[in-house]
This record gives sequence, C-alpha cells and structure tokens, in this order.
Amino acid sequence: MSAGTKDQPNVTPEVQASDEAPQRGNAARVAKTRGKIFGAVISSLDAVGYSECSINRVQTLAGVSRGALTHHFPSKEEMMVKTLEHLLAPVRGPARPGDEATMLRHADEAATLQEELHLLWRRVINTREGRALMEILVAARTDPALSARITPSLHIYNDDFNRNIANLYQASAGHEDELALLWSICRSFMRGLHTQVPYERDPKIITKMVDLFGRIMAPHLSARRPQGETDEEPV
Amino acid sequence: MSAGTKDQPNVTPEVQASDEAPQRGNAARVAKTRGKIFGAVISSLDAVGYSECSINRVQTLAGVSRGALTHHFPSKEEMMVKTLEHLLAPVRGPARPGDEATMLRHADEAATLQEELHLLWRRVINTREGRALMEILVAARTDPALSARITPSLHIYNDDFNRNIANLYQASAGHEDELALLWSICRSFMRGLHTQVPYERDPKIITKMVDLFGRIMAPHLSARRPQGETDEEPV
DNA sequence: ATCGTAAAACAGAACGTTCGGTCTGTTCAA
DNA sequence: TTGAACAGACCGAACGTTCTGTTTTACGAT
Repeated sequence: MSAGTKDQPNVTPEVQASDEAPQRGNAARVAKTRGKIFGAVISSLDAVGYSECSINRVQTLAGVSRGALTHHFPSKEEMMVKTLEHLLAPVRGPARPGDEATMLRHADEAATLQEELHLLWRRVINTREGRALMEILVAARTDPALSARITPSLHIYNDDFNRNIANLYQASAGHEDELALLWSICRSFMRGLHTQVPYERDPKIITKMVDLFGRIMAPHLSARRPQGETDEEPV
Repeated sequence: MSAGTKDQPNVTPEVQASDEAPQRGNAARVAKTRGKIFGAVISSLDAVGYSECSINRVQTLAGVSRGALTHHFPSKEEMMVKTLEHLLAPVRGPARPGDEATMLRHADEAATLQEELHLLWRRVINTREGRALMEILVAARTDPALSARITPSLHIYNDDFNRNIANLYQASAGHEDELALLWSICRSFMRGLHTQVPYERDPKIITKMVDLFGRIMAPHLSARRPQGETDEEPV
C-alpha cells in the first residue's frame, strides 16, 4: 500500500544490533530480517491499523517467510511489543556518546518553542512511526496482555524523556516543578491531533493549531541556554 | 464485561425516534432494540476496542438475535456509522427548544475555565461514550470506507460545536477569530489524554495536567456573561 | 370491530474467508 | 555437526455476510 515499500524498505537495517546480543547467530542476517519486519509492521500499522496488521500482511510486506517471522516473534503480541520498543528507542536518548541525541534536540534549528513544536509534529509525531506508535497505544488500552507488556517500557521511556528535557528546557520561574507536566501536555495535545488530521477539511487548520498552541505554551516553557551542552559535544 | 449492562442498559431508549422516519414500523420497539444495540456497541468499544467489537459480541451483550442486529444494521460499518451519529447527537445541541443544551454548558456549575475543563473531561471525554468515540475515530483513520461515511457527520458536528461555543465563550480581546481554534486545541489535548490514562502510574497526574492546561488556557478563553442565554430559556 | 395481508421486525443456521498459532522440514553459519 | 535462521504447510476458531424461516405490527377492507 505504501509507496515503494519493496524498493526502499525505509527501515534502518544493520543498525539494530542494540537488542539482546545474539551470541551465536548471524548478527547481520538477524538485524536485516528484523529490520525488514519492523519496517513492515510500522508501515502496516500506519496504513491499515492494528487489527489489520496481520501476520500474513507483515510477512508479505516484509518479504520474509512465515517461519522467519515466527522465529523472531513467536506471537503477534511479541511482535508488537518489540516494535514498540524499536519505536521508542531513538527518542529515549543517544545510544552511545556521540550519537545524535533525543529527537527533542532541534534547538539548533528552532529558535522559538513554536518552531520546536512544529518540528516535533512534522518529524516525530506526524510520521509513519508516530502513527504506528499511536496505533499500538490505542490497541493496548483494551488489550490487558499487551498493556501489561508495554507499560514498563513506556515508564522507562517516560523517565528518560523527562530526564532529557530537564537538560534542554525549563519551566517559567516559580513553577520549576511543572516542566514534566508541561511537556506531557504538549505530547497529549499532539497525540490528540492524530485523531483530527484525517477529518479536517482544511489542512492548514492543523498548522494553525500547532502554532497557536506553541504561542500559548511559550510563556511557560523555554529552552535552556546552551550550557549543559558543552560537556558532551566532541563532534 | 461492564457492570450491569443487562440491568441498566444505560442507553436512552424511546428517545431515538429522530432517525429516518419508519413510516410503517413499530417506533417504540425499534427504539428499544436499537437502544440495546447502541449500548452494547458502546460498551464493547470501550471495553475491548474496535476490532474486538464483533457482531457476535454485540449480539450477545445486547441480548438480541443475529437477525435483529442484521436487520437494523446490515453491516458492521453501518453499525459503527450509526453508533457514531448516536454518540455525536447529544453534543450537537438541543434537539428541540427546551431540551438541555450542548454538553458544554456547565457554566452554572463551573466558575472557571479549569473547572469547566475538569467537568468536560469527567463527564464527556473520559466516559464510556467518549472512549467509544475515540475508538471509532482511530479505526476510521485506516478504514477509507468508514472514514468516508463518518466524515460528513463529523463536519456537521464540528460546525454545530463551533456555533454553540460562540454563544458561550469568547477569545481574549484582539483574537476573537481564534475561538474555534482554541477549543479545537482543548479537544485535541483531551483526546490525547485518552492514550495516556492507561499507562500513567499516578492517576493524579491526569488531574494535574487538566488543571495546569486549564490554567494556561484561561487567559485566552473565557465564558461569556450570561447574556445570550435569556432569549431561550423558558424552563 | 375485526379480519386479512403485506411489510417490518426478529430469529437462527450456514457460508467462505482469514485469523493467529503450531508443526515438520530445510538451509546456513560457526 | 550442532543449533540458529528460515521455509511453508496445516489447524481450529472466529470473523462478517448471506440466507431462509417465523413472529409481530400497522392498516385498509369488510
């Protein structure tokens, strides 16, 4: 369904070796296969939603056999849990020192909070990955087993997220303890936007909403002066 | 699954006669059956989500036969479309003059915008009906046929919504044209909250978020003095 | 007033399809 | 040569739809 899923898998292969280390197996082959599967799951979630993201569809889209899929992910639940963790990984922070930091750090391109939120919307939330994540979150709400599996990951992600923003942003004076809350509000707003985009007559409305929201939030949330940055930027 | 779905159907029976007029049929019986079905659909959507809201489940939960269900809703898509319209109806405004107005009108109980938003969250968004609506919206995003069916209803609902808030609220001076945008932001934020509630360790966080959000929005959005009220309140 | 009849409302069996999970083989790398 | 990686057939269950029958209601003719 998506454009050119076969030609440009759109997944980051050969870079996934951060998972449980396969002591014996062929690491490169595993990473490639899992990468293809992750890409297919994400594309399917974005294109047809959680319930239609079937084993058969993923298998076909990824171009792998049923056996390969089953070997890596014994159940659909396992497939979704691992896909979620795959989606959360790049936002949690730099895997190794020197890697690009959290997706929040657009400070070099965005001067104002409004611009920052626009970038967040365009590059993180309103993407295939962002919509796929949304599908998993919504599905897990009514799936106790899935919910139980992903909740710990989400808590860890949330803690990492809050730790990262503490270095990059600050709340207005007198409300320093509200920083995490403020960013939770931003994220909630943008997740909610997901359910408005498909039904909005004028796409510009979405941009206007992000813009106005940024203007409203700006007095309460500002970027830190580049200061906690110097200690770790050899590149 | 839900508590006492059989004892207190929790649907508004005998009040649904607003649909395409059944020239011949038995209006009361139809309303009762459709009411039971709507209640079962809403409960199922809330409890198990869109994909698990199967015909079999609804049929059993509603206590009606397969034939009755099929008769009223020839397809699952039709069932969902009609359920959505059923969910949207009470928010669109008073069906007849004298009926209770839109769900937005808590002005008599809520003094501040914060209290108003809390009530909106507790009584409209974070309810079985609110979560059911969310499930349909999310499902329709990846279901073109369903999306095409519900989009007109959503547009009408949106227009009615904006018309209603224009009588009840006003944007801050100098930004009168932003009223609809401001409320869209509020709704987006609260819809996004749906995807955070199940995974939040401390439920109080949600309350705090609604509270802080209300505090941030308050300078931009205020209730109109009771003035456009007198022309239509004989009760 | 009541009876006949057509249509709506309801009941439930049966359909083919697709689902996720399981199973037995085969290939590849160490 | 061993075990991980992969391949593909197979299973019972559940899905949404379609179908034929039965009951109930409305209403004009008698």
